[in-house]
Amino acid sequence: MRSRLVDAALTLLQHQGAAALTVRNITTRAGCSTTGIYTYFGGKNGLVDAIFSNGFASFDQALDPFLDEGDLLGAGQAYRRWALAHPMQYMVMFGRAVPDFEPSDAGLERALVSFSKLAAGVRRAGIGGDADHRAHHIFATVHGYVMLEMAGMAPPLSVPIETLYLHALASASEPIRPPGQTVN
Amino acid sequence: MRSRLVDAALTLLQHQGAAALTVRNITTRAGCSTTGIYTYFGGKNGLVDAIFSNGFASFDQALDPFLDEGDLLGAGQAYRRWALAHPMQYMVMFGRAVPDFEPSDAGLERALVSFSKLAAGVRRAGIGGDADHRAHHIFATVHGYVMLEMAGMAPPLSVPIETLYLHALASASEPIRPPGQTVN
DNA sequence: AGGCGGACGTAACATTGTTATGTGAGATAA
DNA sequence: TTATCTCACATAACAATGTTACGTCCGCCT
Repeated sequence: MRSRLVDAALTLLQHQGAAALTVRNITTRAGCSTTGIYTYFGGKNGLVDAIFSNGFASFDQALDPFLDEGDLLGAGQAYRRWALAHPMQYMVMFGRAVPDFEPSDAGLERALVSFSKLAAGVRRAGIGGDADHRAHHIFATVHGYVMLEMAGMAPPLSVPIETLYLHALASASEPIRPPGQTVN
Repeated sequence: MRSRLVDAALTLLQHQGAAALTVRNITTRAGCSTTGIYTYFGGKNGLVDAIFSNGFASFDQALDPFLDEGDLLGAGQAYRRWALAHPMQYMVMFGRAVPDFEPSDAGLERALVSFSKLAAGVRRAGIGGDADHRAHHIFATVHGYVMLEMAGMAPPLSVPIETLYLHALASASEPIRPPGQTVN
């Protein structure tokens, strides 16, 4: 039953958006009454929190193969691919798409796990410099690009966004070279 | 009266967050009945849309002095400063902080004006390469950094975020140098 | 003076998340 | 076997939300 509720919420989220994610919609689709959400998740927040943690798990599953080998470019592409394939879930995780939802402490810890995996991947890539700083930079860049693309804020460009994304990714994950500091 | 409603909504947003932005709260604070929002803005969406456009105007006002001189570093710092000074408004503009709010076509056009000003600044900076691509890259980077910082997702760092932000900003706005492609 | 249109308030409406209350089935102990 | 207890579940209600129908009154134009 617990999984039926999560599944119903996920399909509802993916097909009809966050606005359709109401307690009544979810429960009727799952085949139970509104109280089901409260007995199993303690409320709507709990269910969304499950989706939140779930998202990071699926996320890691997509990125781990690349990060385990220190392949930052591959990981970055997998990041974008996952986000574009699960836009609603991505917005729940990073964009506060569900009104009044705040991730629990457990959910936030789960998110930190994903970040530390990225930092470990950066360390494994042997790029030099502070791995945490680099991970932060890569994350910010990638997140910024994906967010803008998902928001439809891509300006008129003569080149597919994917190309720009790859350039930015390459710049952000290039090894340090002491004197010359150039980009692009 | 129109401005009284906007002011009430803005102070409410800044002091109590987006959750307190209810029609009844706004109107009682502005000293009128709930219908006031409908006669002047056609609904809550209209009011939030006014805040949205308002935000981009204030935003431009902060960045224009720098962009007019092609000072990308100054503009980037002004960007972050404005965002940290108006976090709630920034989230309304870029983060879908208000439930069920979608910017109108006019609002989106207003946002595009801000972006084209950025592109013009990049062109004025004489950095080389495609100005639109560069503007997109700078915007994505800056937005990613600010978003992460506002979400409290800054990992434990040995250096103040501001320093990292400046490095990223410098990398993103450096002029092209043909052969060697390095970063940091 | 006579309308007349628009700003405004009151009260209601549908929909949201949440909770109080009841019910019934399955397990447990005497 | 029977009494009791616990837990999952439904029904119905609750407060709060955005929105709208309706009535009223003030100011302007002919």
